[in-house]
Amino acid sequence: MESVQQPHRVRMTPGARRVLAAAERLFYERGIHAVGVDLIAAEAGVTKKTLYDRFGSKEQIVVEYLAGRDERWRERLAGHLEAVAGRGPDARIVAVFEASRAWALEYGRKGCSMINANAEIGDPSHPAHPVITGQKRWMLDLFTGLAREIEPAGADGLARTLMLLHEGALVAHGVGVFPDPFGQALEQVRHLLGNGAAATGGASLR
Amino acid sequence: MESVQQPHRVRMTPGARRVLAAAERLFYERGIHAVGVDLIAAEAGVTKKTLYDRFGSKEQIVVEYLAGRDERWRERLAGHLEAVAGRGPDARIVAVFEASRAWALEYGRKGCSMINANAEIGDPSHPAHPVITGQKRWMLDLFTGLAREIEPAGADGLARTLMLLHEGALVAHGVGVFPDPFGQALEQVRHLLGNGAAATGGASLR
DNA sequence: TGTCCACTATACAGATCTGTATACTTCTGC
DNA sequence: GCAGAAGTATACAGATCTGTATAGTGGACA
Repeated sequence: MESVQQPHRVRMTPGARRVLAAAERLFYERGIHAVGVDLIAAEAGVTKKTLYDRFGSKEQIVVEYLAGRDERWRERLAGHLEAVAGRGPDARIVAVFEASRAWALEYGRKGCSMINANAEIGDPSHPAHPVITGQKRWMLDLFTGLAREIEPAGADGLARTLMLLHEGALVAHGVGVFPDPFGQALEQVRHLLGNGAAATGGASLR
Repeated sequence: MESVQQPHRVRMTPGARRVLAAAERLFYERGIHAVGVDLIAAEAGVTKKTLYDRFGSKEQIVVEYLAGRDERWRERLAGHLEAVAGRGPDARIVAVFEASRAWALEYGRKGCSMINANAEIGDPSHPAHPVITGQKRWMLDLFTGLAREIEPAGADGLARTLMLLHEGALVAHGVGVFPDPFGQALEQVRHLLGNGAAATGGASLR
């Protein structure tokens, strides 16, 4: 479950760093297809030659964009989890949602970059596809591990419910249909955990 | 079944119908930006002149694509709700999720067209933007109306939780991180309703 | 017979896209 | 002093994009 931090496929020179920073901002704000390499190079204050010398293709910039954002998210999440170290799995599950809420307020005006990229990249053979599915799988595994500490029997079911609430809050935030969806998710999560943990794997209720 | 059928901004000649059918399939399967008007015209067996004579712009085709899909979804949903007519709000809420599950299995291999389009469009001044937000607002209003029949006090909170589970299942289905997310959502919804309805709007819990 | 109407066929304008080529500069380390 | 790495500047190839222009076809209907 430790992320295997594979080395960057890209030499991160100062120019490359500026390219990636510009690409992250532009891709997230306007979408991947809507942003061309000329614009990225111009915003980064770099020539296209430098851009292609470092990254080789636009696809690779997309991969680095998503992988980098995922990495920053995991670091951020780790900080929130450290803050409740020693406390039980309930507190850590709540901490995940609180981390997402803080992240969404700070970085997430346009929703989840992974969900958005998944919508733009129909083709599963795109090199960014594993980054996207890997990130979502990682989140599900995280929830599953925490759920197992609460009730090993129904852990998968609880984890999937948490995943639904989390993804739902991400997309609701992106569409903006009602305010503070993570607040709503948190309320529901606290309620589920307080009740002795929601629908388990089996055929529901007492 | 009678949806309010506001007049199309487009004369739906046989050629226009084929254009829209091809656009719906291609936009959903490959994404909006990834599909050009030349391809749409070719797949529809129509010249570009016909396409532009009918729709005027690609943007307008996108609007018709989303509005048409929304209309079909509402008709489908109406059918599922009629099947439980006379029964209580609980049964109708469950019926909504069952309708989404059936829809996703049939039309939804790539997730929710509204969520995907919202990810691709970025710009809120795009004419398709109101179609997207309108559809999500309509779903939230639907849940709110049903929730009000269960408990007027906490209706907004219950509706938002249902919305989170529903959007979460849509996006989980699109990413494919675990199988049958609507089944999981249904389980959780039945549990919430069976328990006397979950976290209410206010600062309810213990 | 004549007039719409939907449509075909084809060509092209003009912009933008990803990616490459050539030649030169600037800085660093040995 | 000099090699190599990183970058600038500029031009261009080749494809694809949205959208338009011109000319003609075939059927319905009065």
